[in-house]
Amino acid sequence: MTDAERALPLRERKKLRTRQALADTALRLFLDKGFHETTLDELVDAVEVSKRTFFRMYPSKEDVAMAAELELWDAHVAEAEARELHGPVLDFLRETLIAAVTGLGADWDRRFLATRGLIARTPALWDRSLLLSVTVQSRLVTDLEIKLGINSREDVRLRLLGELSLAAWRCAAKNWISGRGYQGPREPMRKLGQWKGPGGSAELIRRVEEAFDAIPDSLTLTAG
Amino acid sequence: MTDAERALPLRERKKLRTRQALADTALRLFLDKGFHETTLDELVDAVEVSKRTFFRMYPSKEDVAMAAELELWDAHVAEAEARELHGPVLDFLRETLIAAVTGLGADWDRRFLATRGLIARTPALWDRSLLLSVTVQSRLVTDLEIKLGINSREDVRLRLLGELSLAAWRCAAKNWISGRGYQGPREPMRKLGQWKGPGGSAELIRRVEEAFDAIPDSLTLTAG
DNA sequence: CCCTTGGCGCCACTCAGTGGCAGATTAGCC
DNA sequence: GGCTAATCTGCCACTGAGTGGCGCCAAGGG
Repeated sequence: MTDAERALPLRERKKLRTRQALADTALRLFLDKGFHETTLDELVDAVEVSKRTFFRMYPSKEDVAMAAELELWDAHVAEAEARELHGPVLDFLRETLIAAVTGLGADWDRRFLATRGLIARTPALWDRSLLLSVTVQSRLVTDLEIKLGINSREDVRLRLLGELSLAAWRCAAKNWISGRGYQGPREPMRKLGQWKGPGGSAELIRRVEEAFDAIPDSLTLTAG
Repeated sequence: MTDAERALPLRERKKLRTRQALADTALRLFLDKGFHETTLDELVDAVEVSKRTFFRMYPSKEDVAMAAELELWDAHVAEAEARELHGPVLDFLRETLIAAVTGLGADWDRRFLATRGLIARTPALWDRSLLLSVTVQSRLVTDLEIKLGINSREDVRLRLLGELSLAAWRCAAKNWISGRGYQGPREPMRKLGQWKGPGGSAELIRRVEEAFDAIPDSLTLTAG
C-alpha cells in the first residue's frame, strides 16, 4: 500500500487520505453513537471536509460505513479476473472468495468485524450491505456468462449458482458474527481482544467452507 | 373481496379505499412521468389526502409502487401456512409460490406486469423490490426452521434452500419481463393487449417452473 | 513563472420522512 | 337519539440526506 501510495500523484494521495479518514471516522462515530444518531454534518465536521466533498467520495451515508465490505468485493472481483476459469464453476466462486478474504490483511478483519457488528444492529445498513453484495455478484456472473458464452435468458444455471454462492457467504458471515455474540458497540475490549489477529478471519473462512459444503445436501432437504 | 369489504367496519373500509387509491394513482403517475419525476406532494394532491396520511398507509414512496408485489408475497406466505409440510422442502416452496401466483386474479397480473416494467427501469425500485422479497423469504424460512426444528447456526441447509428458491423466482420474473420486451410506459395498448388475460401469468408460471427445473443441473455447471 | 485543470468549499435548494397538535369522524354505550 | 372516548385525519413546522452551481485555490505541465 505504501509503495502504491508513493507512486501516486500528490493530488490522488490526498484524495485517498480523506477517503480513508472519512471511512475510519464514520465507523468510529457510528459505533459510538449509532448510525442514525450521527448526522453527516457531524462526520464532515470531524474530518474537516465539506459535505459536498463527502458525496464526491461516497454515494451515500450508508456506503461510507461499509468501506471494509467494499474492499472485500473488490478483492473478490480482482481474484476472479486474475484466476483462470476451469472445472466446476461453484468451486471457482468459492475459491476466489476464500482467496479474497485471505488476501486482505489483519487490519482488514478487525475493521470488517466492527462493520458487521454495526450492520447487524442497523437495519438500514443491513439493507445496503445486501444490495451491495447482490450488485457485485451480478456483475461477476455477467462476466462469467460472457466468458462461458451463456445467455441467462435461455440458461439460468449460472445465475442460480451465483445466488447460491452469495447465499453461502451471507450465512457464513451471519453465523460468524452471531457466533461471536457481538451485540453492540459497548461490548468491553476484553471480548474484542478475542477477535483480533488471524483467529478472526480464520474462523470466518471456516464458516464459509462449512456453508459451501452444505450446498449439495440442501437440495434434498426433506420434511418428516 | 366485496364480501370481505362489507364485513369490515366503515372506518376500515375507507382506509382500504384510500390505500387502493394511493396504489393505483401512484402506479399511474409513476408510469406516466417516471418515479423520481413524481413527487409525493403531487401524488397526495391527486388522491386528495395529506402527506401524513400517506405515511400512515405506506412506509415509503417506493413501497406504494409495489403494492402488487406485496400482494404476491402475502399470498405466498398464506399459502405456506395453509399447506402442510411434507416431502422435499424445495418442492414445498416451489408449489406454494406457484399456487400464490395462480390464486391472484387476472387484474393482479395486469398490475403486476406494469409494476415490474416500472421496476425494471427504476433502480431505486429494483433495490426495494429485492429487499422486500428477501425479507419475506427470510420470514418464511424462519417459520419453516421452527417447524422442522432446525437451527440455522448449526445447519444452514434450509437457509440456502430459501435463497435458492428466491433466486429462481427472480430469474423467472426477470426473463418474463425482458421476454416481453417491455421498455417503458409509452408502449402502445396493442402490446398490453397481448399480455392481458391468463396468458400473462401462465407465461410467468412457465418461467418459474423452468427456473426451478434448472436448479439441480446448476450445481454441477462446469467450465471447459 | 504562468496558465490550465481538477478538486474543494460554500450556499441555496429540493424533497422524503417525522413529530405534535387541533379538529373531525366513528364506535360503543346508555 | 345523544354523549363520551377512542381513532383517524389534516396541517404545519422541522430534520436531514442529497444535488446544482459557482468562485477559489492548489497541483501539474510547459
